[in-house]
Amino acid sequence: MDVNPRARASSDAAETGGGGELDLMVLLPRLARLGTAINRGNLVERALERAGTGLDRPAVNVLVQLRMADAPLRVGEIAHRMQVVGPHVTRQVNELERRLLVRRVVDPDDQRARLIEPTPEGTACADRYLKAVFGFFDRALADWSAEDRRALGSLLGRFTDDLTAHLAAE
Amino acid sequence: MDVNPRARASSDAAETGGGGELDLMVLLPRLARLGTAINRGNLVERALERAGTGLDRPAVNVLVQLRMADAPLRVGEIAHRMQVVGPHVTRQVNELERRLLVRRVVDPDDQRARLIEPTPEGTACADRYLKAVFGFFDRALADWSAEDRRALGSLLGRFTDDLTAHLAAE
DNA sequence: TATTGTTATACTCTATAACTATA
DNA sequence: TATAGTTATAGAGTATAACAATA
Repeated sequence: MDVNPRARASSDAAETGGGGELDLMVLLPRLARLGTAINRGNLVERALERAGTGLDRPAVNVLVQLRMADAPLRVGEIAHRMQVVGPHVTRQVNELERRLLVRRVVDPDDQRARLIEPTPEGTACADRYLKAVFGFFDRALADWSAEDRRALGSLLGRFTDDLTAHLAAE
Repeated sequence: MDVNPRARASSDAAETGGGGELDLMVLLPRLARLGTAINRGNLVERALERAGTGLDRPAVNVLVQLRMADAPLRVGEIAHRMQVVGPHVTRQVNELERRLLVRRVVDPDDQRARLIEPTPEGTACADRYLKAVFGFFDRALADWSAEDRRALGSLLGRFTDDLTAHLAAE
């Protein structure tokens, strides 16, 4: 494989039968650029500031999980959905509880477990944040047709599914 | 905006004229899922291990920048391309130099600057890593038609461009 | 004795500040 | 005095280990 653009066309065609490598050579750099744009563009931090939350990235993520679930969740369930370990969630919940954005309620079904429940202010905070994020993307994609948005959503969904399945399998 | 899936269909249609919010409600969670799959799936770490590099994520990223440029680069230029600050690159270069994967050469045009140049082993290391990454995606997307790959690449490119432009503008 | 969550600690990646050498 | 790079330090985000309480 030659990643030098100047040598690309001639060397890669022979690499695979179907020319799949050639498509990936375009796709992967764009994927990398997307990650950079979102992470280093401080998209989340901007939305947090615009929403006036006073929270940081991991804390608002917990709040968003609760908002999307639209129901109290256990610490372990939040960790599972965020793909992080339990202690990380505990610390975010400590901070959110201190700010009165969530409450800890003992799970009636299991005295060991705690249900994390957003307060009305917590829900409002998550909504302000989500509104800022959605608003940003909505303005960035103002020129996009409904078909293109749907096509990207559909392809992205399949891409993620296939990636996740392959990560689990390999 | 209501992020509860059960209430979604009825409440959001009235939110915007063109129904753009509705598409984003599908698109953004998939984008978030993609980020999670790639980052928490340890895709990079797997490729690093498979390539037997002994390097970590930031170090191999420097090596990949040099490989893609196919020419020696200044520390500042690498930092710019990686969207990080200078000292971060210096540290990775220190490590890469210690492992004899890059060399520091004084820039003949400016005695202050250093050109970072991969050694043959450095180039080979980057190639093994890239081959592992491309191989992974190639297998994950084995069922994809060339058209779908191209469509995703094209939409992703436009998406990133619009996002980047909007981040710079707002 | 297995599981839920917490506390304490450590690790990875990246930024900021202070400094050196050349321009 | 401005710029390229380095060194030293600090911060954000997340993991691991040891522990407590309940099952």
